[in-house]
Amino acid sequence: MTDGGARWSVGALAKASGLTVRALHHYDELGLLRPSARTESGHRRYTEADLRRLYQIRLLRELGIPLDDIAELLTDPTAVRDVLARRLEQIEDEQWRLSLLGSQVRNLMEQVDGSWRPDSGELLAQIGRASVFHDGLSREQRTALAEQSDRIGPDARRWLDAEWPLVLTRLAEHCRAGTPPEDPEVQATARRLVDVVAMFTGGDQELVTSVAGFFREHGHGMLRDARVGQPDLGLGDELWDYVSQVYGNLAGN
Amino acid sequence: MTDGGARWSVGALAKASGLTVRALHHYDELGLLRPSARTESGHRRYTEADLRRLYQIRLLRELGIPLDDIAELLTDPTAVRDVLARRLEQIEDEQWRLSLLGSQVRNLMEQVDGSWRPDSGELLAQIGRASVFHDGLSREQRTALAEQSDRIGPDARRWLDAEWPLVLTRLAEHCRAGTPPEDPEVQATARRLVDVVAMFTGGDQELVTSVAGFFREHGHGMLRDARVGQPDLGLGDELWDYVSQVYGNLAGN
DNA sequence: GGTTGAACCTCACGTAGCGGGAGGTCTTAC
DNA sequence: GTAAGACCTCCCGCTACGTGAGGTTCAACC
Repeated sequence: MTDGGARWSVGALAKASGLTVRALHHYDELGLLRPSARTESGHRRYTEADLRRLYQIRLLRELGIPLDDIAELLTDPTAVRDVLARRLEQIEDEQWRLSLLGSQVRNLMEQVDGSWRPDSGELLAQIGRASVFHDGLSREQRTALAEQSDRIGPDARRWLDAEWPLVLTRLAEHCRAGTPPEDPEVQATARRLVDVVAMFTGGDQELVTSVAGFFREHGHGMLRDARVGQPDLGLGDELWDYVSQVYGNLAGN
Repeated sequence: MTDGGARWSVGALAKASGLTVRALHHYDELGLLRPSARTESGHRRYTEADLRRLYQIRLLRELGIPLDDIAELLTDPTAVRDVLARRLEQIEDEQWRLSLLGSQVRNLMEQVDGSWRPDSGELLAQIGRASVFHDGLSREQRTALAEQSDRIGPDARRWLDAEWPLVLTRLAEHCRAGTPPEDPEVQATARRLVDVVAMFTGGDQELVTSVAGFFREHGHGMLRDARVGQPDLGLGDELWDYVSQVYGNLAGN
């Protein structure tokens, strides 16, 4: 008995554990679960200790813990708590992400169902363009946006998605053309922008700041002027300053 | 203007969309978003129509829809609803899975915190061995098991995880040894099994049937006798029949 | 018109956890 | 003795890109 009682074949172990033979091969390659012995011809022979270890692995795998972490955890059992705690945090993150995703998908379905003009392609493009902003936001801010989106309902969403690029494009054009900020047309457009922002953020001032900041940094080329050979005006600092001035003028009235 | 106004570079498009240049290369390879033109030297040039398409892609990607489906969906816009509906279903599945996972992890942490004997390694092995059964169950049944597990609390869980293999092993030994089903020792062991099953399933008869069925089909080698060179007794049909007889005797008393 | 730094190009490998198949050997039961 | 199963070792495939490596090309500045 120099093999330490290594008497289980891969197939048997696979059946006992509910895993596949291929998975056991994989664990062997990784060094996560090496059979305690091999027959002369190379067949794997596992012991009961191996089986025990496999049950541990299997459990942790089911909980979604990566194999690397499992390996680590099995050599240092005091780490179990930490790994589990980390995993729990991850799970909660995922849950949050999914619930947000769910409401987004539901909203989108609603939009698609209710609209024939603009067609669904245009609709997707509009919403997609808007969704670029979400990139820079925190969990809470995203949640806030989603709630606001729920609050205003599908019709307002549709209006909003179509309205903001128009408004911003018009302002960008005025900026490029050098129209002075106190021009009445510009002022009227700015008021439209105020409406858009209010509708979008629900009046949350922090949110306004965040979105605006993101716009300023990443909005380059978001509208129509990042084309090759054109100066990159887009929504960069120039437009930003321009809008700031227009706003100053609005407030002054 | 034979290029149809193809004037955006990859970099500009990347910035406008919030994606990376590499992602755009990837979409190009896949044929999901081909630049409408190339310069003589091979640089990609995109049109505004391309940008529009990119916004659509980006949105759908954010919702977790695979690129293949997006490609399909963009050639046939009537499929949008279906794809979204499928995705929503998926999301709900995931949510269910995650909430189950969360409670499992929480339970496990509780166990680990509260137990020093048996050590956490042994604990994991025990729970892992038990978790093999979950494989054959439906969503509802898993939920039911999880609820029952919550209900009985950590101490009972610990007892249960240690108890069932002992009981079943003992019954398997008697089965192999040919002890008659009406033997008092066997009967006593069977009563322990009844307790275990009741505690595990909470008395849900359908659940009992399901778990038992799974046991019968996949329990081979689950205990100690699938070793190479030994007859595969384990929890196969013989043990099954034996236990049935024992139960019959129990009921008869 | 030359130079330089940014942007661009095309490979091509890496990721996590196996699935699945090819092509060959071993074992075991009849 | 032989045939079926179980086993072996490669090795490619999957998702959606990230991350270089090694080499053009572009746009601007002197």
